[in-house]
Amino acid sequence: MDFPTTAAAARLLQPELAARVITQDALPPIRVVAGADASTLRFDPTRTVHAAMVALDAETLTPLGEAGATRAGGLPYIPGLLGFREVPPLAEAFARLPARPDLILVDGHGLAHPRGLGVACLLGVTLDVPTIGVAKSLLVGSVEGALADTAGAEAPLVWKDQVIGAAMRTRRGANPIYVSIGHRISLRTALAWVRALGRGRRLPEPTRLAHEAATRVRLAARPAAG
DNA sequence: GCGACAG
DNA sequence: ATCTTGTCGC
Repeated sequence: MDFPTTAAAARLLQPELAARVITQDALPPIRVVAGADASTLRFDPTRTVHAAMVALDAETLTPLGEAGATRAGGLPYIPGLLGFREVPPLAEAFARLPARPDLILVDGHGLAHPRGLGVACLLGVTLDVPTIGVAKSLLVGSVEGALADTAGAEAPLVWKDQVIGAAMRTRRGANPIYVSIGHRISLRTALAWVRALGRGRRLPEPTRLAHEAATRVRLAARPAAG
């Protein structure tokens, strides 16, 4: 798939891409999971994005390998269009990954997006791989009811009378993370996997490691300025 | 028109 | 997203 070069083109493409998202379980046995994230410079006129994916054993969470990719000249950060900025380099990193993941946890939202096409959805339909969106803050919607300050607590994330995801407190005393469907998975199954891939820290292991890997990719690409 | 706004 | 030491709390 070729990606749009302008924000206007990206917006025009969103409806048909969103229509391709599969919101039910259509996954293989999960043996290898991966985390996906990107790192950028705070102010960067060249709009360079450093992406990384880390593969790990789904059961032991042992890292199996990682890959990175850097791309300049894409879209700037625009709320709602994040996927079009990060997926191109992420797809490149995916192609270089030494192990093929059966499921990918993406840093950012999936279906919890104004047009149902968060970065996790776009990566999923692009690669045709099951994905889950794991975000650290809200883009749209609000948490229904109270979220207990207990590890494991969950509450529905609702927007326009629709459940678009869930807030999950992965650690007592920490802000929740927001889980939503990316592609080829149900919300229930997604929540079960995020829980299973946690290590007592706020972020699940795949996403946490991917964040560190993406930072390393950025520093390695540009040691002087970052 | 105004405010909100993943990373 | 990134810039950063010390500090508060379990």
